[in-house]
This record gives sequence, C-alpha cells and structure tokens, in this order.
Amino acid sequence: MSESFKDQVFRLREDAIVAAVNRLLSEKGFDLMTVDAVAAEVGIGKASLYKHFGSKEELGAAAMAYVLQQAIAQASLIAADTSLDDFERLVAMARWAVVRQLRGEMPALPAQNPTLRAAMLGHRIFMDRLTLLSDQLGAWIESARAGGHLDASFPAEMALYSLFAKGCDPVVVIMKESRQYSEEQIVDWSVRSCFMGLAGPARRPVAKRPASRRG
Amino acid sequence: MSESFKDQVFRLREDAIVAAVNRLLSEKGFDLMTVDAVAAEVGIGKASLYKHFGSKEELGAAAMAYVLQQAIAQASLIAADTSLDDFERLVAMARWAVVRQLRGEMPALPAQNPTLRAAMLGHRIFMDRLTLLSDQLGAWIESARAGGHLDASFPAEMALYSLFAKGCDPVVVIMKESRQYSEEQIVDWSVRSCFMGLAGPARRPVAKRPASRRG
DNA sequence: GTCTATATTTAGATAGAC
DNA sequence: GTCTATCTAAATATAGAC
Repeated sequence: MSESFKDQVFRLREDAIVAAVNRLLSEKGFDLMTVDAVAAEVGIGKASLYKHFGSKEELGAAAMAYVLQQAIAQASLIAADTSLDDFERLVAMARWAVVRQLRGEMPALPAQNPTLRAAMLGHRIFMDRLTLLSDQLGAWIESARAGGHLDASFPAEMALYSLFAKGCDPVVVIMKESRQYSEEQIVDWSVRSCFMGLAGPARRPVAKRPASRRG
Repeated sequence: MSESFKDQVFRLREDAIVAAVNRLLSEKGFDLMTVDAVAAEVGIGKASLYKHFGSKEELGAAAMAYVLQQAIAQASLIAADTSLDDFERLVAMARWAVVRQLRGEMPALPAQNPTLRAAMLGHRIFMDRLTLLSDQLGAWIESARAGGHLDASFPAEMALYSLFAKGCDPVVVIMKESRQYSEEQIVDWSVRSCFMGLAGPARRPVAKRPASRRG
C-alpha cells in the first residue's frame, strides 16, 4: 500500500518530466535543450532526473512515445466517428498534428542524430506505439487509395510519411511566427495544401468523376 | 600581380571551405557539424579556418548564401526559358530544390537556434540574396495567382514559404533512405504532391474551366 | 595565413552523503 | 530518490611561433 503510493508518485514525476521535455523540445529542439533546463523546469536535481532516465536521448524517446500515445488515442476517437470515411480520418489526423504543433506540443527531434536514432529504435514502447499508429494510418491509406480518395500514383508509404511530416512542417511554424493569420486559418491552409496542393483551378484537370460529397 | 594571385588563392580556399561546410551540413546538420571536421575536410588547420570565418555561425550563413547564389542562377535560367509560364517556373524551382536535397547539396540549418539566426540576419550577402530570390519567386507567384494557376485561397507568402521548405522536406529524405525508389520518381512525386496534393480523383471537385495544357 | 598547442566553456553524466 | 558537488568529454575559439 505504501509501495503503491510511492509508485504513483514515481509515475506522476515521470509524467511531469516528460511534459517538461515535450515543452522544451518544441521550444528549443533537441540539441539546444539541456538536461539542466529539464531538471530546473521539473523542479528537481539533475541527478534525480538520471534516476528516471538513463540519458538525454532516452528523454527524447520518452517524449516522442508520449506524443505517439496521444496520437493513438486521437486515432481511436476518429476511428469511432462513423460520420467520417477513411479519407476524412486521414485529414483529421493531419489536422490534429498541425494543431499540436501550433500549440507548441510537438517535440522536434533531429533525424540526423545517430545516437538519438539508436535510442529510439531501442525504445520498445516507442517502437510499439509507432507500429500501432502506422498500422492504423496505413489501413486508412489503403482504403482511401482503393476508393480513389488518395492519388494512387503515389506510393502508400509516401502518404504515411507526409502525415508524420505534418508534425514538423516549417511552413506552419513560419506562418505562426508571422502573426498575420489566425490559428484556424493556418490549420485549414496547411491541411488543404497537403491534400489539394498549391495549384489553382487553371491547373487542375477535369475530374473523371464528380466529387462524392462537397458538391 | 602577386597580390592578385594571392587573392585568387584566398577565394579558392574560401570556396573550398564553403563547399565542405555545405556537404557536412547536409550530412550531419548544423549542431553535429564540428569546426574540426570542416577543417579536416578542407585539409587545413582549424586556426586557419578562423582567419576566413569568425565563427561557426558565419560558416553556416556563408553556406546558405552560396546555395542562394546557385538558386538565383537557376532562377535566371528558368526566367530566360520562354517556353515556360510562371507557374511552370515555380514548379521548376521546386524541382531544383528537391534535386539538390537528394544529391546532399542542401545545407540543413536549425531555425530554432537564435545565435545562428542572428548571424544570418546580420550577414549582408545572405540577406541581399534572400531578398533577391524572394522577389523573383514572389513575382512569379503573383502572376500565377492572377492567372488561376495557384490557388488564390492561400496567401502568397504561403506559396513562397512552401517553396523554400522544399529544400528541407523530410519526406524526400525518408523516401531516399528507403532505397526503394529512383531519384526521378522521388522528385516527381514530391513536386506533384506539393502542387497537386495527395488527394485522388474522387476528392477533386469538377473543374470550372478545362485545364490549359496537359489535358 | 598556416600550423601546433592550449585555453575556455558548456553540458552530459556520476559520486557519495542523506 | 533526492540533493550538492564534481568529473569528464567535447567543441568553440585563441595564442604564439613560423
């Protein structure tokens, strides 16, 4: 019973650490985020931090695992919404990623860092969640492709990668920093450009079949 | 005369340094690129390097200025090609950026680094070239928007930012690393997704007017 | 301007008391 | 597990001879 309470405190502290890492990662990025800053943000000593996580890279992997957990939860909600078809579910997930990034809740990890990459590949929870989310998105992508809702001239993997890339789209960041547009506008534009592209009506071929919904 | 020769050597050496920085930046990124590695790649001592550039940030700014120079040269070629309209010129520039990235010739600089950002804002050559290129691209964008070739529901700045972002598109990198697709395929897909989006025929509204060319 | 050798700083990681 | 104090490694930058 006392043990159980201790465990609860332990997990709450870890949650606080992950939250701090997540915030600092989205603000400064991995390389400029220092372990000292994480400890200071949580309000504990650095040595205490290392009792929870063995390295800075593990902190990054844990932050990504946390975001993946939230993405999976969001996907579950979207999957349960029967008013949506699978294409619209993909759009909804892209929207979710952009919103998260605008709110500063999307950690930025450098893909070029081999040490960090190794830590993530060795992080079982992260990898399991990554597989789970990829499978869910992949199923929607296949369904949407089969129905002509996604352009089948692209490989399915490219749609998957594009969705993940929405979480770190520099265009979104710049548009936000310019402070000229509302968040809703930025989200709408970003998602629309992802699926419809930048081209205007003069460059769009005549549709082979009429659009199914939006008249 | 001897002075002039020395100057030539000096500039050649600086070119070699910038080339090395450019290669290392595209391979490792700014934070993982060390000044020691740059000096080793050029084949000179680190102290000699600091006679040419005052800081690591200046190296990064110089590398970007060099890429901008090449982008401007490419834009001049494209501008002179009278077989293209302005929309196609934008497509050609996007294609150029993706090709450069695939070849590992596109330096990656972290936008979140304030020191680096300050160095670039203070780098006159870089800023002048950035303005020049932005003006050229902006003119094409306005022209393409006016003709309905670009979707006018997006702000013009967003098209500009999207073009610049093509130089660091993580989807391109991942597709390349997967080694499943040829470079031409990746380029075609990346450029197509930028302007036409991921959506398929079932999601495209009936065109108000017929496509001008590729029908 | 180039080199070798060194100074300085920063930040990841740990020792050891409690 | 938490803390203070410290170790260590790496990397930016510089001194000083040539």
